[in-house]
Amino acid sequence: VLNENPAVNKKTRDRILKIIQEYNYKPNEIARSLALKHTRLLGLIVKDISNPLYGKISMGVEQICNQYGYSLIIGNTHKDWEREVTNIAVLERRRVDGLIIFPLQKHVNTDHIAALKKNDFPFILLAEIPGIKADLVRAEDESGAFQATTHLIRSGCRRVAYLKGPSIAMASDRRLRAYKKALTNAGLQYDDDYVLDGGWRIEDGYQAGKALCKSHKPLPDGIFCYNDSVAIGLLRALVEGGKRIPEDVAIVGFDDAGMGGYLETALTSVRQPAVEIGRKAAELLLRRIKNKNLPFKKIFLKTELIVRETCGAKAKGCVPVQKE
Amino acid sequence: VLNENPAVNKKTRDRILKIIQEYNYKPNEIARSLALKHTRLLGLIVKDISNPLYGKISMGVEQICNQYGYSLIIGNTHKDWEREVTNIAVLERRRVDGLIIFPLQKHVNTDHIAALKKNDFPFILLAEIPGIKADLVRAEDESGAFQATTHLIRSGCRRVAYLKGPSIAMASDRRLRAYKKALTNAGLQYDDDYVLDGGWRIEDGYQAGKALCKSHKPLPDGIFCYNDSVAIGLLRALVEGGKRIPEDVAIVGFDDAGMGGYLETALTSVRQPAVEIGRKAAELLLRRIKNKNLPFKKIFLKTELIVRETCGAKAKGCVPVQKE
DNA sequence: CTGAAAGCGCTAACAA
DNA sequence: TTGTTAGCGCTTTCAG
Repeated sequence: VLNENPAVNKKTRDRILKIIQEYNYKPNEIARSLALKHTRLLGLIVKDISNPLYGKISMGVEQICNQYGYSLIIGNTHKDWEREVTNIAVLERRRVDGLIIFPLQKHVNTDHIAALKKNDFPFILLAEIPGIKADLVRAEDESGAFQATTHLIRSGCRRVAYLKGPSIAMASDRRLRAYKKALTNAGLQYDDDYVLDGGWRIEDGYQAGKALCKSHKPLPDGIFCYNDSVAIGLLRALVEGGKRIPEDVAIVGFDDAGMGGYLETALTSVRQPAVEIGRKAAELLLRRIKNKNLPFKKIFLKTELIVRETCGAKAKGCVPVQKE
Repeated sequence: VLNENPAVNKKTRDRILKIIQEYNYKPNEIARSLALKHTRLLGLIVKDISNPLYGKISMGVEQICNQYGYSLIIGNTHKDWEREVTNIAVLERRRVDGLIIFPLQKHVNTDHIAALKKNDFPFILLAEIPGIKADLVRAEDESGAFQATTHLIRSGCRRVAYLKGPSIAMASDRRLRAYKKALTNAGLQYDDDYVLDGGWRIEDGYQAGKALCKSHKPLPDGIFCYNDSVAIGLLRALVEGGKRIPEDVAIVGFDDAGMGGYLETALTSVRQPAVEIGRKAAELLLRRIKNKNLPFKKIFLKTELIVRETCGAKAKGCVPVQKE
């Protein structure tokens, strides 16, 4: 009756429905899951849900979950390997039907996720792991990074720097390569000293800015940042150091998931289609759950340069470069 | 063996452990839950996890969950009543052991949560619901709001406004009352026109700021805001309108969960102990799960005024008011 | 079309 | 100390 079997006639149907009402019956999904051998539960493993990028990704996943009657359980790893391992183990024992994982990527033991693969457990990666072939969805950040630094150059910057992300993030390496390429492309000299140590948190960017202000090296006149958080921290430190943004130094961030657009000097940034990443990942996972033998699929989503004020382009009438 | 029963001797124990290894056995939590009649799952219902305040609260809940071997499943309601109802229903059917709910509060049917109570289902509220007695933990925002507006007045503001939150939020009403009280206390005239329509999102604050710039009424010289998001949107709109912060208008926000401290003009704000709220709520819920007959408990956590730059106090050497 | 019975993987109570 | 069995609430299969 509950499962809308068409082979029950209206009379009994109504009768049962009334009894259900009367006794305030709530079907037990646990027992159902046990019998059915699936839970309609998905797991999402991210570093930190309070990062707006992951927040938006999770919204996308949630949308698809709602649509297909799945529930979502989120695990934060806080960039900690142990937690990644235990989080995955816990979700596996709880018999989630599949996992979406934003993994730690470099200098790290990845046996736990290799095991997932060996056991044919359905999962989607949100970032590549060296040596592991699996479904993947991520933003095509190379072109975004290229666009961003080229845009900085076109806006008149001659000493453009890159503020690095965390060392375990392959995305930071990719963006660094794209940054170099854009420099070369524009006939500018690459200079190691202009690759700045950063991180992923606002505080990391702030520290980088402080260091910059103290340095004797000529200040960069343009900085492309690993993400918006470090960009915002950097901006604040530079302002504290008496620099004017964008006149003294232009800044562009990455992600455009937070509130950068509402800063006093609105942040120019490369937008990642975060919600869409979440949606695509969830859809791909659902497909993988249905059919474990599908060939692996890699989905790359386009990024978009959102020109605002920190790059100084508006003032100078510069048009953003369209594509690599 | 798995459950660490002390009554099995080391030999068999080791033997079993080896077999477990060999077969790569993973205990099925679903079956376990069915037999045990509990799931060690908690549910958290919030409006929008990408709001940093809820992000931090969820981190607190997560901490306690980890500590006690629980998992957490989060449901976003997006301020939508239907979603609140269905989210709660879904989690109930999945047999979570308990729920932490940040509910819609006013002008809204609350039968679903009254039913929870009637069925003795363990849950904790993160905001009062009129007519429902239940466990509760929230920040003591009256005193925070009082402190904030008093601080504005002490910093020299004479036309201080309140930028309202969403109409369904009782917290906004409380803060409005505290604001009025602070005005009266300081011998200032309360003026309806200085209670501004806002909301909870950055965009709401931005709109309010735009409206303010167009108004013929004398601009307030100080604005106490429902939360940091609206404060940031407001600040941006005011800056766009050519106002100087804090010289023309001073601003103080509420929550201090996001990156307000890193704005070019760092945001003065009333800090809510968000992580602690999450922790306390989870602990209280666990206690409630263990014993359904405990008397209801209401926990109020202290707020703290974090003085930075948007209130203009630092410049004027003003010391924040300590307590109500 | 409806009712009865077996089984999903575990725990708890009991017997050996 | 160990092995056996009933039962958690559902789905599925198979008779009526």
